[in-house]
Amino acid sequence: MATLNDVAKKANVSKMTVSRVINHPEQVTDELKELVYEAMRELNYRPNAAAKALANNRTQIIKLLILEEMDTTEPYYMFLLTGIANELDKYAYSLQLLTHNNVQIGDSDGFIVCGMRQEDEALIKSLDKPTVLFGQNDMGIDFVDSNNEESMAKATEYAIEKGYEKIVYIGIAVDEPFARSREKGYTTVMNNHGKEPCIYNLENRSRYSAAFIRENWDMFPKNTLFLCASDRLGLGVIREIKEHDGDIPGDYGVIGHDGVFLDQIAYPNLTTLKQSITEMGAACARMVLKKVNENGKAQGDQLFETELKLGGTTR
Amino acid sequence: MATLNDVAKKANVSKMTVSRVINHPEQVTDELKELVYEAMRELNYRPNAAAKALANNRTQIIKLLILEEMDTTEPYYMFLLTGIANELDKYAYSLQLLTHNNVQIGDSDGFIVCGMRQEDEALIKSLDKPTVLFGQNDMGIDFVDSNNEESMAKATEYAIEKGYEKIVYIGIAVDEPFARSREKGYTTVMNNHGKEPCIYNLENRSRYSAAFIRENWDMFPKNTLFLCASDRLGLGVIREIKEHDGDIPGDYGVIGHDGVFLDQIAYPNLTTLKQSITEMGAACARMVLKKVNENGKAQGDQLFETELKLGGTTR
DNA sequence: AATCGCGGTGTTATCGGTAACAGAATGAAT
DNA sequence: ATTCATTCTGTTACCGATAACACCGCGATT
Repeated sequence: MATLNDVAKKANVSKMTVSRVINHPEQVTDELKELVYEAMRELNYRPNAAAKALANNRTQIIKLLILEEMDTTEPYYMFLLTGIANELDKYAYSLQLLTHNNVQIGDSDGFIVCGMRQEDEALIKSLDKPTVLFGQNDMGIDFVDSNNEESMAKATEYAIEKGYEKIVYIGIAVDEPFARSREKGYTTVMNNHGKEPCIYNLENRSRYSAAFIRENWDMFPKNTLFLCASDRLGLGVIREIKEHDGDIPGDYGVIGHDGVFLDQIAYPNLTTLKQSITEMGAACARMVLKKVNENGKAQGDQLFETELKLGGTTR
Repeated sequence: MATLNDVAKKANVSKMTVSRVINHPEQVTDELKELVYEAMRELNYRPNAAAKALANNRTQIIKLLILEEMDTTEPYYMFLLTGIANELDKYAYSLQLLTHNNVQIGDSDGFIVCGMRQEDEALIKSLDKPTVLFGQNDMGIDFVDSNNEESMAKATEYAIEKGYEKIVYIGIAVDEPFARSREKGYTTVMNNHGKEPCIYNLENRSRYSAAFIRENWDMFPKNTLFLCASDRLGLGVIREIKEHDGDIPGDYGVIGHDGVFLDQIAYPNLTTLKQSITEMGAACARMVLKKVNENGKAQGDQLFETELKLGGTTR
């Protein structure tokens, strides 16, 4: 592998000049820069991350802290991971995964945290490196998330537009900002249209939403749409409507949320609000690296729109 | 952060002795070792991975190459990843993810490759670092996998034991060793019991297995069990049996394979062959690190047993 | 008693980068 | 012409670890 030194010799300059071309190009004349770029190209120079890390007193490592239990977890993490990993790669950064099983928080330049709940606040605050959350929060920590409120508002509008008379919201029974935002998006639009919100919150498992539908089937006349805060809940609803031989999407509509994997497993395919998971992962990575380079300066929030992805569960 | 030097001073020895205690403890007297361990403990010494990497001309990075397309991918990758990551962590190694979108194969000490197909052989062989596959292969590359043949044999035995008369094998239509092994496990046991194997291979998507059942419903009398090479296929089968108001598990049984996530999504929960994904991930990590330390020496294969996890789709 | 061998420890140079400082060249100001 | 400021480039030391070598003291060998 070619080193800085090799490039320097080839370009007839000192190592330092090459280093400057890479890190502070404005301090080098255009003439030399050209020579150096040329030499780098010819030698196919790739910086040595370890050396860079050592010299900068960095680790070139970002740790991803996953606070949820894996098995209760939605399958979107792989997309998040690839988004993060690919972005980090560009800056010669590595990713390290931390899960509940592996709490040992070694050294890193920064953290990305996901699956956070209120009770994890102390843990997060104890991290002594730049940190970015995946998932909205009201603790004032920089985050990346879908625009949950807007997302559900959009879906509610769509359901109304499609002529479903009754629109039932099935939320996730946790007291977290994302859940409140989704509910709020629904409520706001319902109120705007002079319709009565109808909200139930359940644990996020398909068997609970199925059981809920079963036990309350009489409450749901034809022309009802179930707006679910997750595809998982949506799956259970579909399953149980089918048990009652309900007609989807004619008499009953279902809209889920997340748009990763599960919506395609459903039959008919679930209409869902698809999140841009990979892009959000990349955004997390960019944000945490920026924060690292700016000595931990706050970066604010970044919200991504969801896409209403039509399946066979809505008219 | 405490360094080697700090530890050395505290223990009144040279850096080199401390380094030896870590890497070649047999070269140091017990007396000094004690002193050094003591000092390390007191200072909470953690080796600096970057410095180590630089001195050893290593990267302390293992790359994970995922050759499958993410969206067609089973959701078990997260478990694999955590298994790998946690194990690598123990040796101050980082993980880097490579996907189709990010083919740029930078520097690393070794590779773990998964989702490999025959046509990827050239790519694998071109990797110039110790490589381990997740997934059996007959190209002579070291691998870790479930014991696919034994797994299906076990399931077939179980189905017979439970008194299902007809046992239909629904495989994945790819010409890969893992698929052949699974089929072979089924065939062997069927033959041993003097039963006629009955095999169909489909693309690995629930809609195809559902369609298959629909189109051939007449071929499947009561008391039939469908042994599926994946939970995905199993899901489709269940769905379609329910469409025909078939009684699961009374008249029809279904067994899937993989045991990650999907089996729990199914209703009733799918009886499946659960793979020890996390453990296999750790095994991949150990194997590739061993290979790195032994200059690429072949490590052979490592097979893991699956666990027959009973759900509601078998008697 | 002088020499040899050897286990155990310290010294030096090195891995590939970077910051801080030193020094050379240029043009402007006196 | 001399001085000074400015811009650019090179030199040096260092980040934290390790391999290779040098060295020291000891018992065994002659």
